[in-house]
Amino acid sequence: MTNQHYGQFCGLARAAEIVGQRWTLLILRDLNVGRRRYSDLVAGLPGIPTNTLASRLKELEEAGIVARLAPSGTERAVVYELTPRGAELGPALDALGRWGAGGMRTPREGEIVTTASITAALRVAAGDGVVPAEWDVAYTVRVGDVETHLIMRDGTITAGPGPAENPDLVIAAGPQIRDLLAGELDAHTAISTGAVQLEGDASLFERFADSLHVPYSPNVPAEAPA
Amino acid sequence: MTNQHYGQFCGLARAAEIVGQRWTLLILRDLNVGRRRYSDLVAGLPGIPTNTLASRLKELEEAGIVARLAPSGTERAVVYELTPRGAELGPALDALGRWGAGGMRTPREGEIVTTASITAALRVAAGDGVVPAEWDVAYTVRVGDVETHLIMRDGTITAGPGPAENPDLVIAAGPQIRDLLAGELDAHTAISTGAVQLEGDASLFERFADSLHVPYSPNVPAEAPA
DNA sequence: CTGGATCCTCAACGATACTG
DNA sequence: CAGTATCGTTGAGGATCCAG
Repeated sequence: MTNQHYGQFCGLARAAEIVGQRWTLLILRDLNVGRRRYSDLVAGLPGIPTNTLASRLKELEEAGIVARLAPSGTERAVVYELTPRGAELGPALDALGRWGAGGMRTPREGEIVTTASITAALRVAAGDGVVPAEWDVAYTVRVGDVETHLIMRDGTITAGPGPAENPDLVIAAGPQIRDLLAGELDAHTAISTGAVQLEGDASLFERFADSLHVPYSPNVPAEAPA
Repeated sequence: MTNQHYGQFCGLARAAEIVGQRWTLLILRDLNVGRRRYSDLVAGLPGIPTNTLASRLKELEEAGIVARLAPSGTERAVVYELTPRGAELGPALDALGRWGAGGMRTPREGEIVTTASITAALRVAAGDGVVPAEWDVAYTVRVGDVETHLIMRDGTITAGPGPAENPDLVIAAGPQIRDLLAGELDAHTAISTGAVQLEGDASLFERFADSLHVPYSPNVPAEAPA
């Protein structure tokens, strides 16, 4: 209940008192994608102890970052969502996610992807999300059994959970999609090697690959050389 | 030694495994200001247990984020600095610090400021740091007994630890400087109420106040309504 | 079935003392 | 100066149970 304090009158210290708690950053990532029920969060955060999730939600609510919406009307479940103040964390989450992705090459043993993680990755990869205004394309992006959508419309890119309604192109891939975003795997090779499978207008794949980018960072250390 | 893992192939999760550790964000903030000795870090992080600092530095070194420079030549002390990969965290630290500062009004009981916290705050407040190219001003900014400098030159703003060499203006203030940066306290009032004291060319104060900005966020919750 | 609360165990953190 | 050693305390992890 009593949060840890660093005793410094410093924005980063105040932020660290909140997001420095274990699991909190991932909870916020999931909520940043959209409102979620308690059980959705449990499902999207494999391994989180239920008491930890309950504590975090309570702390975040007290901090004014998360709102707890009691069941009402057609909704018959408790729903959590970010407050405006919580939504302001978006740029910081993106910056951290971009940095972390830079050092991320292949999955470690047992690592999974979730809807929120793919959605967040696509948003980060979209950068400022500016594309030619005349583009109007809907993609469904499938990684493992997770489906997300990415829309290029009105000059911007938006990404969200779940498939697109009428996708022009469905892109299915494994973790190798990371190499594509890093620019280490070009669109043609990705298709010819089977790293990605396409359903729909395959000519739209190139602008997908060109518009999304999260480079690898140089000098990434060996992982746990034991 | 064995870091906590979240089991997700996700940039934010990877970042959280590192910066989600207690004290790590503040250690990185201090190192982001410049290379530091072990004892500098201890001094800049009041309350950090020495074994925790040692553990964090070792973990960060193994992660390729911090470099440990053994004594050599004129240097007769161990020095820590960010690697290039560690320096890439800068934007994320800034984004987090800006968010945290938005919810920060007055210091809590016992909260202090440090050289690194003020330096980081000035950098965040400078934003993209673009000012008219013809400006060439050096400020010393003193908060409590902490001295930092801020230079506007060649169209950009830079901030660092320690006083300016030949300051055009020395600005001394308490935590109320926060209100100034938030735009809640205008330059004239700040001077007339004694919230800030100036030594030097006071006419340069206005461009300081105009160029630096970290707004308060709306809907900041009451602090611990108990 | 959702949304938690409780209990217990253990690893991580925190404070202090001490050393190469 | 730059840490390690020791030991007490806290919080996370995991399983289970309970209320609406």
